[in-house]
Amino acid sequence: MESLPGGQSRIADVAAHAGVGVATVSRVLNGRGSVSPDTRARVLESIRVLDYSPSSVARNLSLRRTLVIGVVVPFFTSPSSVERVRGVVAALEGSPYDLALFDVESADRQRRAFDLLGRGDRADGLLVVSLVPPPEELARLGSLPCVLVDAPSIEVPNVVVDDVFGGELATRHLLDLGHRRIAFMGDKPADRFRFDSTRDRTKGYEQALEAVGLTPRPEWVREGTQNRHVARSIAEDLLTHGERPTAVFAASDIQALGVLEAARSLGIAVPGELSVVGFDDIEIASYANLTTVRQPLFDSGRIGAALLLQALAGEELLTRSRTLPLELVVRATTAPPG
Amino acid sequence: MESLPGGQSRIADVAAHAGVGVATVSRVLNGRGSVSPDTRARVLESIRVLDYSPSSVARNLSLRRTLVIGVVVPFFTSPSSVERVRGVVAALEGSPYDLALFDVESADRQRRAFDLLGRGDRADGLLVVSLVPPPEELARLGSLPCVLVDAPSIEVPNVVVDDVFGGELATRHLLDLGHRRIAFMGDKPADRFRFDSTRDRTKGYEQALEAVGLTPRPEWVREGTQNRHVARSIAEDLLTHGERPTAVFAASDIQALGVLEAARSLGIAVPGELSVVGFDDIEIASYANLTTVRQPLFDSGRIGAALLLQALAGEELLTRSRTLPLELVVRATTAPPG
DNA sequence: TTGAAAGCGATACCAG
DNA sequence: CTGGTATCGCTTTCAA
Repeated sequence: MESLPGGQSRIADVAAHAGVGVATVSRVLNGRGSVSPDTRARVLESIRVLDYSPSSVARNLSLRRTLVIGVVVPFFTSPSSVERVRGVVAALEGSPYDLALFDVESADRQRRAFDLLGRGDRADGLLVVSLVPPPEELARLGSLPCVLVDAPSIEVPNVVVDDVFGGELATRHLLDLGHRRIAFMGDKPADRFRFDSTRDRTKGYEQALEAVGLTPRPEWVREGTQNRHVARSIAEDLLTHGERPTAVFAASDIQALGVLEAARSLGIAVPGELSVVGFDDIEIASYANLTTVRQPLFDSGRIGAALLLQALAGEELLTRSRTLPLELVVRATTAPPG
Repeated sequence: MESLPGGQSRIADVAAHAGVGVATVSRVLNGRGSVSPDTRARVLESIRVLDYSPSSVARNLSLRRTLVIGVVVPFFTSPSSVERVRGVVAALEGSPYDLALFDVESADRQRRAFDLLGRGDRADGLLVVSLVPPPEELARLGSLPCVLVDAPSIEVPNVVVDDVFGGELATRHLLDLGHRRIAFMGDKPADRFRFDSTRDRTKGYEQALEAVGLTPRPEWVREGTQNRHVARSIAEDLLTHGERPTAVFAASDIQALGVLEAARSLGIAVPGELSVVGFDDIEIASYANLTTVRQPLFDSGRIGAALLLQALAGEELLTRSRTLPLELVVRATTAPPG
């Protein structure tokens, strides 16, 4: 017998042991075709005895599928991506699919990931998080099912939030409190293909201001990165040069924390002298008592993965684009202007 | 020609197109064996024309390897696991290996993951993070190369820190500042197989106290979970019942944040009336100005992955266990007792 | 209900 | 140098 310690047993071993053909073993394994109860029992017994379990690689080659879902994500960037991936993991639980993680910090890594995955035999489906794949990469994907999480698209199914609305939500909250000198801190125009949610949030900010007859002041619209320290130094500049705003709306919680740090270091009281609103509602936000616009990070991943599973199951996706709700969470960093 | 849109081209297509045998194509593909410059050029041209790229599944079956590394990690638990995974991702960059992520919140999920991976044909190697696989699961792994990150073992290569020393480091810092009433907040005895770093940190805490002739007081040694809110309520209890400690050493930054929250809500000044030390030095720690014991989270993943790659390359691992350094980072949450 | 045999798409040995 | 062919382990016709 080949199946002694060291050598995994193969389907042929089981067949031999049970005195049947491999086809029969395959049938009981997959529940397809019919097998007499008697034979089935014998096969199952052999499987047990030989401690057999099928090779997924061989099965994949034969079935032409991999049973893995590729997740492409700028992993390092932010806590919010991680939270989204968590949602994906949760959705995949119970499905037969494994998750292969592709981090794509650089445009180069991104190209490589799409190269690899595009071939369609590393993964059966693709989940792209917070990234807008350029058309040519999308094209290379061929018929590989793909869903975008936190990135819009007219061709590819996606799950998003209404960032314009989110920007309005935050800004209106500050306006309602009586603020009129409201600054905005967003990201730089996205590096290559990262999804640029900032632009829409800026638009929401501007619309809200204009709705009450205010004109956005360029010197109060700043661009940083999703990095607390960068945000902090930009905020320090913002708060010490020119007329000081009474409130800041930051395009992410991370940046909002940077603003809070800046205020702290400058001895500016929050929310007494300065109100701050963030975006995302990541875990730390509640620790910092940050007023913020909550978006369903975990759910975005969960729903994206569910859509992909649906597509993988051959179902037609009725909803090409799913928009998740936003919600203002008022905590302790906003108050009427001093 | 078969290679028109829709059908991927196979090695046989390339061979036919170039007028050579498949073996030759395989040779130029893998750089093994020798091929005349002329033939090589023709083959490469055909590859280009047909936009061919090899099927990794087929290759895997043939080579009997998957080119994926399985990472088993209690992903949801804490930011520190995430940071470790980041290190792994970084180390895998440039290697031919992909990363398959297996989250194992429940013991059930864990069993499933080891079942799947143990077969040895979902992954070529295993990285287990912050988990001590029970012996029987380890046994099932057979000859699958495996490295433990943040978990000790005498059988399996692993990368760890000296938690006892870490506990001492934190506690000695408080003692040096003049504190004598020092409390400790750790985790519950680990659920099933999660690695229990708390126990060692507690030991370090106790040793440091005893070294200066103090006896640890049971009512000042509390157990919570890696959850800020739980830690907070435990801390509130700790700080309002019985004699109040002048300092708290928490077994993780997350828990330290919970303690800070509790102090804040009780109107206890930090570090004026209460000093707090954490453990890990996760990103938020610097925001909160938390004094903490820094451990190389990212590097633990990076080094663990490097060890695994080494093993995968057939090199003998000289160091079975690699201990990473700890460092006290003094920030603003510790001061001499009021 | 069952078994033999033809793929799936590579790699690598063995001749030539 | 190069081509034919067995092999990897499973699924799935096609006959019996």
